[in-house]
Amino acid sequence: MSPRKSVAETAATRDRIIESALALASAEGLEGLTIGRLATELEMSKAGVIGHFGSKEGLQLAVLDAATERFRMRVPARAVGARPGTERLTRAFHEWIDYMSQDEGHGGCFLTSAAGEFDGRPGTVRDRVLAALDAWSAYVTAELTTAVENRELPERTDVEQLAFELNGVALAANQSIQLHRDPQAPTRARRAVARLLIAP
Amino acid sequence: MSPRKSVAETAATRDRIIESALALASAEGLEGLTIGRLATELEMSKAGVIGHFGSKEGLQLAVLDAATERFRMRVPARAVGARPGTERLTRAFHEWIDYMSQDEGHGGCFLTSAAGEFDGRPGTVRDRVLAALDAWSAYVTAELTTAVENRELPERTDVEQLAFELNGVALAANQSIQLHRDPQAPTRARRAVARLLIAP
DNA sequence: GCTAATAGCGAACGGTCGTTAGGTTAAAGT
DNA sequence: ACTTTAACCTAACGACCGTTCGCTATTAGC
Repeated sequence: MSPRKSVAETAATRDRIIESALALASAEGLEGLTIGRLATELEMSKAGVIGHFGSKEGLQLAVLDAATERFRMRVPARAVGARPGTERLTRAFHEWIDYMSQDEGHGGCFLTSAAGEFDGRPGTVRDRVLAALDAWSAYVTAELTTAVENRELPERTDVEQLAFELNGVALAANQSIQLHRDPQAPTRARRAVARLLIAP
Repeated sequence: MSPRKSVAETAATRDRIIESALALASAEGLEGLTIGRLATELEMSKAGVIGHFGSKEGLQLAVLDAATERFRMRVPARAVGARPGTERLTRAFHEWIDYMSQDEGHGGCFLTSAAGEFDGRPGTVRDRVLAALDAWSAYVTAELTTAVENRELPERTDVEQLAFELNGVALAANQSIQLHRDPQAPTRARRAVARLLIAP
């Protein structure tokens, strides 16, 4: 029917699969993602889809990596222009909140949802989710430490505690957006971040 | 093989199924819960299991209701002894944190995980999850309002905002416990609650 | 004691799952 | 021009899914 693809187009097919898979997994979860439905949506055979990833787990990992990369490009990468410390962190969280708010096919943060889905299922997928979250957590902690050093936050600040609470704000925003569809969620989240990062 | 059960024992069987299902669904999610595995674990036939609920969705709803009831008995019911306002709320959140921490077969809060699982899947299950969360949210808001009336919190307090942030603390605790297995999570969560509920 | 109701079983149903084997076709390498 | 590689296909695999259909055995009501 359609002509064969060149090697250059092959990577494009892979990307096309991942994009579709990302959308599907956003709605149904990473485990609910199904090769058959993916193939139907892409008008390909199941074998043609899975051939690019070897197995379903390979597909899940590829989707996860794509989502992680997307998060990185969307959140911390957009905050590099801001001054290190509370300013950069505030910017990063605002970007994250905006990212969760926009409805580009899905709603909420893919990584956050995947974390909730695989928290009780040992395996490679869970490990990869954890690694992504740890990287983000390290980023937040580092910026908070810088903020303390710059006297933007009190010297006695418990950095780990503050990171914990900031994470809570993001989780609350994610739930408010995805489950409750509350249009005020972004405003609330931004206000909460400000309360945490602006010394009283 | 085994003798038939009386009507009184019938309800016991139902409870036994739900208990097993609750454990299974805690590990695999409400959708990952499977009639076949449930039957194997209970040493029953699939038909014998599903007969009590009519369909898988019926089973999911029953499990959800059981989890909701368990939450109610475990969290707000244990806080009735405390004085309305910040005291009762603090007690309730401490109970919730303890509830999430204990490893009675699972870890974390079942309702919270179910909320994350069904946030993007319209249907009866999602509606029931939302109703349970709304009831809890109303409880928190009511106690916060009482606290403001009692001058335990500043008059200008944004009650909805505070409820949002408290919810975030609980979500962070749930993630820290289930995903990261951080033993410090309960301490962090209690400290965060105190920072929010004790006026500066 | 007889009848009706019901808990639970065994077996099968049509579907879908993830995966594999083999074939076809186009491009790449030589 | 011939061979190799690789993308993608069709077809089938065994396993499991949720659900349904009788059937048996027990209990409850009369």
